[in-house]
Amino acid sequence: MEILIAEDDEQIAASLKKNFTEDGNHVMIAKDGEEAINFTNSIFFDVVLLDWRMPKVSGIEVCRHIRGSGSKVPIILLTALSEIKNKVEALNLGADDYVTKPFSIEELNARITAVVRRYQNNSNELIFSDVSLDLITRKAQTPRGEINLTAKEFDLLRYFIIHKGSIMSKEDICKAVWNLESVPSTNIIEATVKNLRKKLEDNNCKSMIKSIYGEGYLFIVE
Amino acid sequence: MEILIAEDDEQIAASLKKNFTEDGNHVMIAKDGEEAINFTNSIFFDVVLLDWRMPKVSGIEVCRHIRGSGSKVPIILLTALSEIKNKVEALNLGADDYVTKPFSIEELNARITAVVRRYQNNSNELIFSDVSLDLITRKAQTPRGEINLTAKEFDLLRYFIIHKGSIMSKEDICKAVWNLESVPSTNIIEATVKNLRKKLEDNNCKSMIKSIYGEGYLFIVE
DNA sequence: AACAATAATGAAAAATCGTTCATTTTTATT
DNA sequence: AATAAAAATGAACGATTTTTCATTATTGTT
Repeated sequence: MEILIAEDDEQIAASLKKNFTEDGNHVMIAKDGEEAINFTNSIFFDVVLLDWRMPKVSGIEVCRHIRGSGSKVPIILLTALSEIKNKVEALNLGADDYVTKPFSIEELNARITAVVRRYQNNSNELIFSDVSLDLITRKAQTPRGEINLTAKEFDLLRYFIIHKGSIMSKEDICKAVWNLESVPSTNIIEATVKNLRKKLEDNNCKSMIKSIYGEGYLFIVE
Repeated sequence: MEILIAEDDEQIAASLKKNFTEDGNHVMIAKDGEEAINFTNSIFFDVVLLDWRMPKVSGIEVCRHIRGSGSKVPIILLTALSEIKNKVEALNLGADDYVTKPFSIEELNARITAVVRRYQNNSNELIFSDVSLDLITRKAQTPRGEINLTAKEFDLLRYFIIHKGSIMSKEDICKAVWNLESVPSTNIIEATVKNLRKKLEDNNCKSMIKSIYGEGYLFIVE
């Protein structure tokens, strides 16, 4: 997990960084609000911790900036301010949570876990290997460009990604993607798999759709 | 907004109910955890407030039950317990937030607003009037049944709902829905609006698409 | 009221998609 | 190796969607 800590108190920042890196996370420190804005403008983070009071630009202003840019990255404000109106202001400006200093590291960890979990559970994106599906706009994207999929091909690829790593029977696929109770005598699945394979191959994707004789398909990357 | 308050202290419950109904919300009270579970099993709520300590079933158990059933309804735990491990437990079990008693009504309101706003911003559903769009399966549903929309019609209706209440120019619509930089000489927007209007009318929906002469369209319900 | 611009309408042409069909290839079993 | 079943393949057919086109209706201005 990529964590941004915007905190001018070097001791607090270092302590937090130590804690998070011990858990296998990658941490960047911004020493003031301006630097935090610069980082969030160009670097991806899983969560952003903002100290309310900082030089140059306050944490709440950074929060306003992040939300104004359209980003939904989870934001937690760290604050010594205990007045209700500050808390209300933070939440109204789009912060996901705030923690009052002094705080325990366990509580902060739990709140980070909670906001990140919520964010991920509601993602409208599916990613497998280097293929990314936007579930709303129904676009499939790779670093090499967009894969132009029909509605049925998109549905099939989505089903494959969701069930990656386990064998999908043709009955299951037919029910889920075609909404049919049984497999028709014509080979609609094979024809659509063929079309999908062709489009993935034309985009130079790795081979991911494996036929399992007599059982169905396995979606896996070699 | 539909609010469920699970609280055995009748005074607290009544006070909260009074506050929320003054803001135009609809409130149901469950006097214990068992009743709360029954309600959430059969009634839709926008947010659920759970007192941690309650007869029969505790608030944390209700939370476990709700999350176990797959529901993502926002949950806030109300607790007199101030130990960190309780807070951590609540967040880990899927509560969206917790508030320590005694709390101010302003803070509670702000937290409710924040969790509900987050939930709605990440919802894969758009609702306007009695029309509901599932953004993943791309189905449009009303109490009278499903509206059978083509891909382009769905995209147009989605755009209308997102921009409801303000005038959408044909240039904006063309760019957003057709991904064209300028409006073509043929009347593709008018033709698609016609088809969409027909389908909404066939479903007995209220008239929602208003033409604004020389400007574009306004999506509003009369 | 006259006129021009804009929007709505319905039919059909063009484009696209999904399925069917026939054949070839592959897999598994004996 | 022979056989049968399953899967892949490519072309074309049928279905659906989108756009075009021509006309009618509506709106706004003078």
